[in-house]
Amino acid sequence: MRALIVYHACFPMTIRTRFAPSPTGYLHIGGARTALFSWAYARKLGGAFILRVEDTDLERSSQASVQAILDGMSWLNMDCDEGPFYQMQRMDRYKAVIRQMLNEGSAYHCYTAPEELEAMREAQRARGEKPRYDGRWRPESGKVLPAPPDGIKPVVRFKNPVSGVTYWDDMVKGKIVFENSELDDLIIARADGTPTYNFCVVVDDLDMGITQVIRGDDHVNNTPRQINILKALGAALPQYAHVPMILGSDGERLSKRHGAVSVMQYAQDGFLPEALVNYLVRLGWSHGDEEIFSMQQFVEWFDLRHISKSAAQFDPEKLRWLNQHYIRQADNARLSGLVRSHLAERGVEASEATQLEAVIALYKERTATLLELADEAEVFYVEIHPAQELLDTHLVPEVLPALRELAERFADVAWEAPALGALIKELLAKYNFKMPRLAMPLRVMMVGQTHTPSVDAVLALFPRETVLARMKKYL
RNA sequence: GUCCCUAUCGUCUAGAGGCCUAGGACAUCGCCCUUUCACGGCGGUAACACGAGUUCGAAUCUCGUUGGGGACGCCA
Repeated sequence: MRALIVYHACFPMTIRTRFAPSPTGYLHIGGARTALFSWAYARKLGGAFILRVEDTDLERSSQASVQAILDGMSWLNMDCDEGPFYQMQRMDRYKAVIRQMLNEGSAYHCYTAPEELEAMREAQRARGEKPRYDGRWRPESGKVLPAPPDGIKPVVRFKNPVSGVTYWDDMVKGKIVFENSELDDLIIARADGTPTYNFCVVVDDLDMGITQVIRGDDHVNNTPRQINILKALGAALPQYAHVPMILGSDGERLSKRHGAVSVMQYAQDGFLPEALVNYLVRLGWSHGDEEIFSMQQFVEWFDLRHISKSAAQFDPEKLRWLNQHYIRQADNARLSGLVRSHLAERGVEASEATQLEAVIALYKERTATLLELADEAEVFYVEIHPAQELLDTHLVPEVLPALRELAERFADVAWEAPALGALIKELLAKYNFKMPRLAMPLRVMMVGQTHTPSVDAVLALFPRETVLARMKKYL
């Protein structure tokens, strides 16, 4: 084990954190938030952030998932300093450590068949006990082990201490103590020789010189086991920070298994990455009363101490609010590129005749997502079919003469909002109407809805011919 | 069931014994602005889970109860 210690000493007090997803699906928002915390911790302290892909479960891992995770991280603007490292490529290393532990006696072979284990757990559960391995193949001085059965390939189990306690001072939760008697001898290598999660994590964190293990709450129970393996290896312990889970708005756990939401789904749904990042990190972490902050400010302000200890419910409404904020703040050219591709996905091409950027400049104040912005923009590029009910309500006989006159005058008025507005007001005065009498039918004819920005501004966005054509259909 | 964690408005949170008559944000309600809808402005409703301690003093410390979450795989 001496080699391990020396290796670890190569990374003295430099901060090194990691994100270690398993590629069995998309980047989940819970994982993304944990990664963001881990990333920010390293960035703030000038350390390194490492990406490690935990792909030892061949059944469920896929290259597509690896790519999805990478895509998600890059969309959120998280960069890593080292990696991605793949556990499957480190098999030799794990196997060497297992051999060593077997030789040293900190691990042993266990021949209990899976069915036998299942029966054991069943019986324990029936007795109201915590299901666990009973140590039947664990070597003890003076204990006589049965003869290894023929035809059964053994697994390797870690020889966990049977008495005393294992504890650590968690950087977010404080001191956490486990009785060693609560921990059983976990399997570190399967019958086929491949190492298991808890073991790989330990070897990797050690080899990679991880100084702060920042991970989800659901790993608290793994921590004492990992600490004991580390101790058996004679290694120094990293610090641990367990960040709470994200729950759905119904209070249920938001997880991969429960059809959770992937980070990239938010891109699909018209969210800006800075909005998601802001929302995610503010969920379960705070900096006084601050609600809105950039990635730079986040890194500057971030600290583990202000991560809350309990789970938080995901609130889509607040995310929308933030997204709206960032949309309003975003550059029109950028928004226009984003909206253009959302429109393209629906088969709508944003033609030159109506400048998309101008449409966006007018509408971005009033939409919470890019999809909504695309909805507003779409009517400028496709044939519209106003609901008959709206036409009936607003194109009443009394206003038709005024609208006809307006259409005539539109033919040669200067095509800009102020002039259009002035003209509308002129006719309003002539016919003794209030603004809505003309504004509403115009809105309905132009975009098929009654909720729009100032009507003169909307008219000005269209080419003159389009306005005349759309009016002509009803007058 | 056993173990671990946890508990402030509906939600996210501020709060490290007196600064708390508990602050902010989202949501919600009302008013104002207004060319409809938004935006914006102003204002309102709304919380320390419960019970015992410790202390001159507790949202803050301790214990218990209850609620919530997590873990208990040859998954990660």
